[in-house]
Amino acid sequence: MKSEREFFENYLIKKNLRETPQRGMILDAFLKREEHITAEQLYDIVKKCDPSIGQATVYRVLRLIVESGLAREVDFSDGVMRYEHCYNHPHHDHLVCKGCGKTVEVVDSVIEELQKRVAESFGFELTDHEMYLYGNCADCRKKLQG
Amino acid sequence: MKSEREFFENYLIKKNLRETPQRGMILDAFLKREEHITAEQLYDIVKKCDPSIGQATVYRVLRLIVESGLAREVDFSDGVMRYEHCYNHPHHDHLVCKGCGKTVEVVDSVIEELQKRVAESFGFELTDHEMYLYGNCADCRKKLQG
DNA sequence: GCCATATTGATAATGATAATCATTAGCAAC
DNA sequence: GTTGCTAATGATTATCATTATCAATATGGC
Repeated sequence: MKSEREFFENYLIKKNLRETPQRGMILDAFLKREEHITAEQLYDIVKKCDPSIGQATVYRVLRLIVESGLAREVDFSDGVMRYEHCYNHPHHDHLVCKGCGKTVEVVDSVIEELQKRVAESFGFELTDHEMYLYGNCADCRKKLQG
Repeated sequence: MKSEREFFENYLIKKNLRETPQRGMILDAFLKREEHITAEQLYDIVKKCDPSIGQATVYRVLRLIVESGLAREVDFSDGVMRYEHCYNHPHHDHLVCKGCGKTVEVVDSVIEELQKRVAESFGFELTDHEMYLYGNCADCRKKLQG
């Protein structure tokens, strides 16, 4: 927790940006939350501490957090961007239940390796990827049958 | 080409929908195009044949084409939905060059199998997936170095 | 404390797509 | 071929997440 804050402060200094109470507050709220969060959800949380905060600021700070490397954007194709932790939180992909929206973080090193090889076989240097697995979780399947 | 039209007409009949010149025209324009296309691009093409066509109709027919199974949506995360052929065009994923935007269709049956297994290991039944590999193509890398 | 400059909050703008609604067109039964 | 029912169209407006604008304010080095 401490180190994330320092990390962010270092980023601000490096970019000649200023430390402000809003930035601190938004960062804290983001760090406290372990799961994905949307800009709106974060706005709602932060408003409770400081009702005068503007949602544009939340969007702006969220972008800073991403640029600093503390967060990453996740897009489940439902029209809203979500943000998840990046710091000490290694890369992973997502398994999403189409029924209840539950998500599970997954990694498969073999898949990762194959992705790199596939890209290379077409002369590409892989820099990044997105993988979303959509399906129905055990609970939802049970409900549908029962 | 013939069979795609029949396929679409069958879909319309099955759903009690009507065959209209606009639907025919938009479908034709979509089928003629081999690569991905956006709603806006399709609108521009179709407008040349019939300037009175509305862009809402393009969006509507595009949705019908997807529902019929002739097209599938592709989202390269740039804020615009693209549509690609589905008919006699088996599932594949995409390799996208971050430099020039060039895309390559890729499939790797081992990855596909592993995706299914990963999902199952969390109790999910995989119905669908999205995978986008982002990188730099050989040409773009050469340009950057030269 | 002062000043240059970054930041804020409110609000309007944007851009893709969806909804609305009056008008028009397809088609089955007569 | 007319009628009548219903679906489809085009124009327009709405929506919704995210950005840009801009005047007012706060920050941090001097």
